[in-house]
Amino acid sequence: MPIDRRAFRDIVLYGLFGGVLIVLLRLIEYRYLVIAYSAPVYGGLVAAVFSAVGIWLGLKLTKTKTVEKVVIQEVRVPSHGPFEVNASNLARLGITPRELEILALIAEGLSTKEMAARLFVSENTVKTHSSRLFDKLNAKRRTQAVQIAKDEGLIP
Amino acid sequence: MPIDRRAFRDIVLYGLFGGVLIVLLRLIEYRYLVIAYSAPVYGGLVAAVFSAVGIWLGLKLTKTKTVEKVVIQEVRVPSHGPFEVNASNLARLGITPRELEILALIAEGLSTKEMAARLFVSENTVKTHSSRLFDKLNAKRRTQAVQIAKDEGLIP
DNA sequence: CGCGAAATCACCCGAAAGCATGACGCGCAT
DNA sequence: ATGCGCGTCATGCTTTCGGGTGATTTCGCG
Repeated sequence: MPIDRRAFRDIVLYGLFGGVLIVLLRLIEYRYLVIAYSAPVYGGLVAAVFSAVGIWLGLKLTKTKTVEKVVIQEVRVPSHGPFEVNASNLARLGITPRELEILALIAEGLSTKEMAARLFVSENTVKTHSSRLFDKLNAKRRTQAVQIAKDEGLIP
Repeated sequence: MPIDRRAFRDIVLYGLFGGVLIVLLRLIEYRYLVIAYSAPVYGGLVAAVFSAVGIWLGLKLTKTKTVEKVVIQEVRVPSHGPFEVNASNLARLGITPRELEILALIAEGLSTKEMAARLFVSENTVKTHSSRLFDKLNAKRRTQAVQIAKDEGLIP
């Protein structure tokens, strides 16, 4: 729980304010109202004032923290949108860039022929890529590969 | 910003402690150390003590709030999980409950044979269901059906 | 009661997908 | 320069998918 500059400033001001207040009360007591009121009354007064300031300080600190938290939340939500492949899982499974490309196209619902056309390669090439992909993902079907890849964070 | 019972108790204790401290200082000053030290020194002492307590109070309140916030964040993430089918899209496409079931199994990567085994029906039945499903989803392949169904909010 | 929607099952057939295997070229690091 | 990873392509073969068509049963609704 780090104390930032603003909180520090508030605390210093709080202390100075308290000192000034005490001095003020002393002066008043000594010069104009000697023996007029008992010490406990002054003590209670000072305590009340400080309690008020303490509450204010506490709330202020709390409010500041809350704002920071909210900001963090706001930042987090959009970070959920843009998708990023899980590079570590990708490396762990030994999936090559081309295979990942095939995987994405499979997830989009394209057929072997369509993928071949889009990537300007032969259907056989697409087939070998997907075969190796299934091996690495330990999948037996396209649909299963998609499901597993989703779990592994390889596709959105 | 509600103040709970514990915070209220802390504040009261804080006030009482302040009062006692002030009274104590007064007594010391009046009885044993009269004029020994100037008023500002006592003021500073009291201010310092109260500052410390104020900081403690503030941090305590802050800590409580922080915990609440963290809990809220933790709760939010899993709240993204519970999935609900888009009933309107389901009705619009005229997809029957059984077909939706098949759709879910397809998305899980099961083969026709596996689906038949799990649902205790013949493979042919699964095939007819999926055929009708593809018609309604305007899909030509399982993978495409999954992709479309995801867009329509029929599956997570 | 009859009608229609939903679910079930069957058979056939062509297309697509998947498996196994081998091969070639390219770049990169040992 | 030799081996290795990657991408590319091919051939043959088996399995799975998907389309088409038809049939039966069950159930609710008018």
